[in-house]
Amino acid sequence: MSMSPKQKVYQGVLQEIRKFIEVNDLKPGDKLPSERELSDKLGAGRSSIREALRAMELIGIIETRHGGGTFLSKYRPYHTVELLSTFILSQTTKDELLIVKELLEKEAAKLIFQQLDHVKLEQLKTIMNDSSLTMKEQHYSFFKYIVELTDNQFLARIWGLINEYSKSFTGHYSREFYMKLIKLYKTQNYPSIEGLFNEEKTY
Amino acid sequence: MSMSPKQKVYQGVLQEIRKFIEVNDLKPGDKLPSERELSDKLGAGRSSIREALRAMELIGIIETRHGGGTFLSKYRPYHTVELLSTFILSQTTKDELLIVKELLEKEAAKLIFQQLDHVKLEQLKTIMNDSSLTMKEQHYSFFKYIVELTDNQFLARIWGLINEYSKSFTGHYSREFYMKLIKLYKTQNYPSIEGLFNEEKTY
DNA sequence: CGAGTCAAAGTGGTCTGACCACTTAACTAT
DNA sequence: ATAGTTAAGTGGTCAGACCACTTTGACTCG
Repeated sequence: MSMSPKQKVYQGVLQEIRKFIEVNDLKPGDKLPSERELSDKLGAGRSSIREALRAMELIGIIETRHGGGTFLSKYRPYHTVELLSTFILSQTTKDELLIVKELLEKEAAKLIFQQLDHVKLEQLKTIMNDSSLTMKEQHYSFFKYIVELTDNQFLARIWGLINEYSKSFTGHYSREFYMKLIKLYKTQNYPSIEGLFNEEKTY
Repeated sequence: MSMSPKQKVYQGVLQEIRKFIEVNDLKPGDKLPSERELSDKLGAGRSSIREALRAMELIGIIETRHGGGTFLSKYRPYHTVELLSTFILSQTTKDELLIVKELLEKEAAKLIFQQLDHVKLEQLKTIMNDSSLTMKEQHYSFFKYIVELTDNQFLARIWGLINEYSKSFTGHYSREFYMKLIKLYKTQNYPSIEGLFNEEKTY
């Protein structure tokens, strides 16, 4: 008649640690009790404590320093994305990957539309006029700049991971494409951006 | 003579398991070796094996059955991420996650445009007519179906992970939105999909 | 012969205790 | 006071022991 589901110990520990952080109002940089102390206070084995801490570390809530202790850290969800990526990137086809990469670039290009000013547009032009770069490198630099401008670390991390993995088979658009995009930015023609991407083929 | 940096054991185990999955071409549903066997073959303590498995479980790669074994899983909504991501998530991070989530949903909706047939459209309608679901749940089911139809593992996984993170604060569109989208599918009106998403607000 | 029963083996879940590696802080010697 | 050394604290890892649960297969019993 135990209505309580067979919850694992480490999940209970997770709850307790969370409560501890809230009660003591710990902020990033603050230190958590040691594993042994937690084990003692929470009445759980140290291995269970560690499983809970490991989960928190992977999610990016805490940071452990060997010999130092465990500390609250600034929240970075993309840690989990990285872990996930190591498993699925290798079993993902090139086509699937490139589809996601291109849609991220397209959406990033649209996200930054409103904040673009003269200086930033010039920066984009400069990249495309840098004859020391190959087309591939220009493409990378061009969109790296755009993705960073979105000020969305999460999006940037995913795009970066895909890039690292697909470095060998990733392509680029036609030279005119980039110039057209800059022109659309200049003329404040937001609706046409979508079409520009859709009509473009990668090389 | 591996000059490899002080990498933790469980991280090496993760690599090995990943390789094992690749070499043996394991698919969702297949069974992984037991913890003791892995400990033996990889020359690592069982606790380290467990830390690696726990990490994989956290991101939904595997599923463990007490007394049964460890299995590769397809989609394994796991509550740990949700549990931990709710109380320390900054508004900035929440916003970033939602932006990426929504753009993935939009692009997924466009990717499946060509392959939609009567049966699939009916399925989408059925979801929206299921009055036993809340709007939030309808939204989730609606786009879960769409994302799966893209047949893009990578996209599906990322979307699934973001969902775990944002489950507590994610929203939905207006009821008319979903019906309008279905109508656009029916009338083969691809160009208007983009606009439909852009004009919509989340609740 | 077939179906149901049940004991044994296998597997994940957890705890304990022991080392090791590294960091920090206190202490000493100069 | 400063630098160097030492001891204590802490995370990292391993081994072994139980426990709880599932699966398997041999063994009944009909």
